[in-house]
Amino acid sequence: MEYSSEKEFLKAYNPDEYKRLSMTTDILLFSVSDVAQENYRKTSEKAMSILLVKRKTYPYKDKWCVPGGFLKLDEELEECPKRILKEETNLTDIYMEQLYTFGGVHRDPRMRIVSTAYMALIDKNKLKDKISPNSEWFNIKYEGTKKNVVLTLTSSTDKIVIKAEKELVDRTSGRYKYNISSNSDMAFDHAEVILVGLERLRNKVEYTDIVFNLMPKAFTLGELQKVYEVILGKNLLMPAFRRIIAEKVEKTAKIQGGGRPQTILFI
Amino acid sequence: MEYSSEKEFLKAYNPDEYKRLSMTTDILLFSVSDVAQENYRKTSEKAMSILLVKRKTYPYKDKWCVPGGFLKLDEELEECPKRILKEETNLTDIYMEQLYTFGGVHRDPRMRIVSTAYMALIDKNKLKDKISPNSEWFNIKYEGTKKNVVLTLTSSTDKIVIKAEKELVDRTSGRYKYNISSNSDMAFDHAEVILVGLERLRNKVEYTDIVFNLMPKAFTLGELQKVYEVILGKNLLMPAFRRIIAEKVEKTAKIQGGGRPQTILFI
DNA sequence: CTAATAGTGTCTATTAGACAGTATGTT
DNA sequence: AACATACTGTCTAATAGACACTATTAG
Repeated sequence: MEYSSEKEFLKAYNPDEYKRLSMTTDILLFSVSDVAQENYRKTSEKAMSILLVKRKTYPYKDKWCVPGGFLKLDEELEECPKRILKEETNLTDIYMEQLYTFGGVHRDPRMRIVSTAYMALIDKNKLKDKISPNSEWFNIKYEGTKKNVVLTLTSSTDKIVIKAEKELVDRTSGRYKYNISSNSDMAFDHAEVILVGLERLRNKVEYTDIVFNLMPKAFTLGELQKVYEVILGKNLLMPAFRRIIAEKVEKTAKIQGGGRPQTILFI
Repeated sequence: MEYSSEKEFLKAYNPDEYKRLSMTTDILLFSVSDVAQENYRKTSEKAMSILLVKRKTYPYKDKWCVPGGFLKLDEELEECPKRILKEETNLTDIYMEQLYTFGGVHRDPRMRIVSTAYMALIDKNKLKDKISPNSEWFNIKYEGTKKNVVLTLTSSTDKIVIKAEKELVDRTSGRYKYNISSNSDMAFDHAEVILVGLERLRNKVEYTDIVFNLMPKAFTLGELQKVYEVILGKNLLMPAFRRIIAEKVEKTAKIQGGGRPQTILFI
């Protein structure tokens, strides 16, 4: 059939001719936690943490998943994760970036659902209001070799262990795919989503300043370094770290007890 | 309603309860072209090029767009761009990576369509068979300042000029958004898609070896450098370039006319 | 005072930038 | 030979890594 104008065409267009699917967005909400420390004088150890939600309904009832929800038809794609974050944390103005779109045919047993994952970073201290009752923060322990990854997520009530094989997808770009070989209690393909998110976070930390989104308004250099170290999974030398970071923060005269007092910094 | 098992739940599940949408994938197929050169002795100048398709139907009839198509319900997300690439180039085994998912509410006038864009790199010499009749290669001229971008796409028959403002989305990560201020003849939001793709390409060139995907089996160091230069939009010093690239290629004894002969390299 | 922690100065190794020089072809 | 192009050696500047040293508190 021929149309004389775009207007004509659109008038006659029937969207129902095509089979359609549902979309969701999932959000990796990362933060840092202080890990219990025997020595009160030392800068407390840090750990990355992620917010997970316990599913109350089928599918994957009683399993843990990343917060997410269905995209509304009249909603911009980026508005969807923002809306969910608002519901979950009662905060707006959170650092957020699109991570990756997962579109496996059977990733959801109900029907075909494609999901765009977003990654968000937050300073936990901003959470005045309680987070939703069936969600919990899990501390992340990432142990990666060239070929394998073991991810251990620990909350106050539960513990999830995920094992995956890293498969090199492309030599020139060094891109990896994660094949989950063992997974206790994560719903959907969210174990993979988390692994992809952590990889992105590690990479971005090296060439951007996104770490500051995880920090409170005031913090010490030692704390900042600890956060870098826990994300990168290696120790950094203090002088080198200071050289690089010095120009990005503002030193203040304030000090804090311990051994020698630390300088407090502002972003 | 309560279900006693996941199996029970899925049996009773009706996907039609939710409003659904369509998904497409769009592919930025990049390659390099030799630019006409007055001096036959010099290594020929290079230009990035991109494959565009002229739309034969509404919407955006007679405008240019990036190749793409609807995702089938039983098709893995990554299979969709692969299928389209196969149709378009008759090649498999092309370098391809997911770029970004665009989900503006009104990006398609027909209905709500979310599209995941992929970026593919190809050596044009591999294209033995003719590409589809309504598609053409456009040479890319990218002129970017801190705040503005002018993109000029030129084929043998047409010329497209796109102007955009760069808007800083986030200070810590340095992420930008492109607001198209002027656009001749690009359909949908594909002007933005191309800008995002070029940005990704520029970034990835700096820390990966994806450029090799644009090169033929054998090429000279001068050619390789020219490709880097045209992607990065700046000239590189030969000694520094050689130092970095030397270990990634294999030198051969073969030479080629001109002034002093160039060494031919293999990947 | 000593022990414990935080922070700095400086030497060295590595990498990046610049440029003058050398090599090998065409005409 | 003269010229045009391709390639290399080497000096210098900038950056990253290592480690010994200094500073400031608690007890």
